[in-house]
Amino acid sequence: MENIHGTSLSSQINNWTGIQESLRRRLVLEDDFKWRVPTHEDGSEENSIAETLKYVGGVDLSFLKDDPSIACAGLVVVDLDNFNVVYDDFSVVQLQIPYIPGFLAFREAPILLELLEKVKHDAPLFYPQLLMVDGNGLLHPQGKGSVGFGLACHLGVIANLPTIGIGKNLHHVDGLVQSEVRILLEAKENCSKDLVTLTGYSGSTWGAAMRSTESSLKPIFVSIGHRISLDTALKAVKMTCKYRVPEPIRQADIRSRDYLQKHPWVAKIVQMQ
DNA sequence: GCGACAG
DNA sequence: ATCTTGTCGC
Repeated sequence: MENIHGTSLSSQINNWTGIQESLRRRLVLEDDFKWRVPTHEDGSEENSIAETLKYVGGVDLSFLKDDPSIACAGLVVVDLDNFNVVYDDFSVVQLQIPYIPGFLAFREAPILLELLEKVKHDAPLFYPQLLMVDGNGLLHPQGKGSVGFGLACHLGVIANLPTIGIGKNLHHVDGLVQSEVRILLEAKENCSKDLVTLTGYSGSTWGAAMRSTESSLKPIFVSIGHRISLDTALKAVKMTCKYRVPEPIRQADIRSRDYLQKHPWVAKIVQMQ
């Protein structure tokens, strides 16, 4: 089966795999930023000269129920001091590439990068210090016995921004199975634990399953995107979880869905072109 | 061959 | 991703 460019899907996937491998060489798996994660004692005494993490971004896409190729991409920036959304922006587009497990980035990263470039230009003071992405980072299939390179890694590298991947479901990789992970988290001997490190059959660490609030039984799946360590990523995620899903991503989800509902004509126009 | 497969 | 109502509880 050939598409309009005369390219078969399988050769397209070959190209994408090559791009993932080449972008992967630029991936940084350690903390690489000048800010630090605030601690609980910070409120009273803020003597430190060091910059602290304040603006955390979140991105998500919502889709039109009638036409799943039409999407609203949303970017929000949350101020950690008060959890207020200090910036949001949306873009309605027709996606040209289908969802193929393992290649989500080629579908969603371009429009998310546009939103990041726009805030950098229009409101640089709100450009996020850290970005949370709905979708995985290292927790992603990418052969050769190494960990993967999901949307959060992809976007982090092309935007040169620290990113964390947040999955609401486990992408089964390296022998990791969602049902077994949940059993570990729910086991009596682990009832006090809210974290399970996702170490696969190969011995690689892909990320962590986290019960992000007291009341949420179902975990979220956290993995490194770019320029951050797993330890730091887990602290940042925990800190932003008022509900199960970290607030920046939750707000991007709610507001992008809301935008589509309140501006149906925008979707119509995009659909016509 | 069969099932699984982020969003 | 999306289709979908109410319901039980803090």
